[in-house]
Amino acid sequence: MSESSTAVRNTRQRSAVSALLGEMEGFHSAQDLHAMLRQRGERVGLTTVYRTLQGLADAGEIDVMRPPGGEHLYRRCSEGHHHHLVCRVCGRTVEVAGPAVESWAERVAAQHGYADVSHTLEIFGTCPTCVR
Amino acid sequence: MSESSTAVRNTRQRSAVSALLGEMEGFHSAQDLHAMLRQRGERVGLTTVYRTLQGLADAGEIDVMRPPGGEHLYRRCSEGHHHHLVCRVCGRTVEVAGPAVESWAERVAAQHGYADVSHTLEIFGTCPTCVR
DNA sequence: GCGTTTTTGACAATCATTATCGTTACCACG
DNA sequence: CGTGGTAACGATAATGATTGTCAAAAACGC
Repeated sequence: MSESSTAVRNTRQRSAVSALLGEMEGFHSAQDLHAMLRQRGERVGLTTVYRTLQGLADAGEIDVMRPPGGEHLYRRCSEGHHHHLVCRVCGRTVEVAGPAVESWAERVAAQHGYADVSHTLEIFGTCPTCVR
Repeated sequence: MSESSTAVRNTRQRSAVSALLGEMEGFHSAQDLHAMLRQRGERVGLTTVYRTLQGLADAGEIDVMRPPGGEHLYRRCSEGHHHHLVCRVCGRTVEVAGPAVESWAERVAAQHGYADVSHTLEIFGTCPTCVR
């Protein structure tokens, strides 16, 4: 144990999860994704799906949303930082970018001496269709 | 049933929770608050604490934060809409107002035709003390 | 191939929150 | 000042997503 080799290994399961996310539109829960993988015949454990999603989220490759309902939703997202505008009725989601918000958050945090800043922002509303 | 009697009754328990929140600084979980009430000798059920907090939150009288840890935290907040800058190490919290963000969110939502807009925003960072 | 180390995965455990439902107590009205 | 209807309470059980466990399997460097 001389070196702390943080060797991340390439496994079939990891590829499967990653590939699935690449094909999916919209947000899905870990359990959803797990069910889809099984339907495809991929043999992946639920535990592994959770672990993989966490890893991808930490690496910034996927997006996590935590709706008030309580279930975590994952989605492969476009590169860079952005936020979501979610319909509270049908769940339709729009990706929105807010450079102004980013810099505002940075500035506010800096004013209070906070470092290493991140933030989460979700906008909820009723979409045109559901508004009728 | 001529009237929609949304009669909210005044109960000892509701007052107790409300009063406790009035004296507390910072965020506390429902279970925390419940434990404190018991220490004071107030006899309030955990279920009731949850219900009361939900009610107060719906009424906008208290503030709910959902940290990644998963536990909901409640706090009596100043009137009006605001957000929080939270130290991810020690939990120290600063209330921040962002009128620009409010209007930005409204505008973005309107552009996509979304109505009845609300949003959640939390800023995380490491506070000056913990940065050291 | 071989050994080492990560990763997997079935299952159990955790734990905050919610549902249940009989009981209690608030409050308007007479 | 009673009383009836109804909202609120509260002990307990249920829920359900997520995390821990640990033996077995798979990757990768050599």
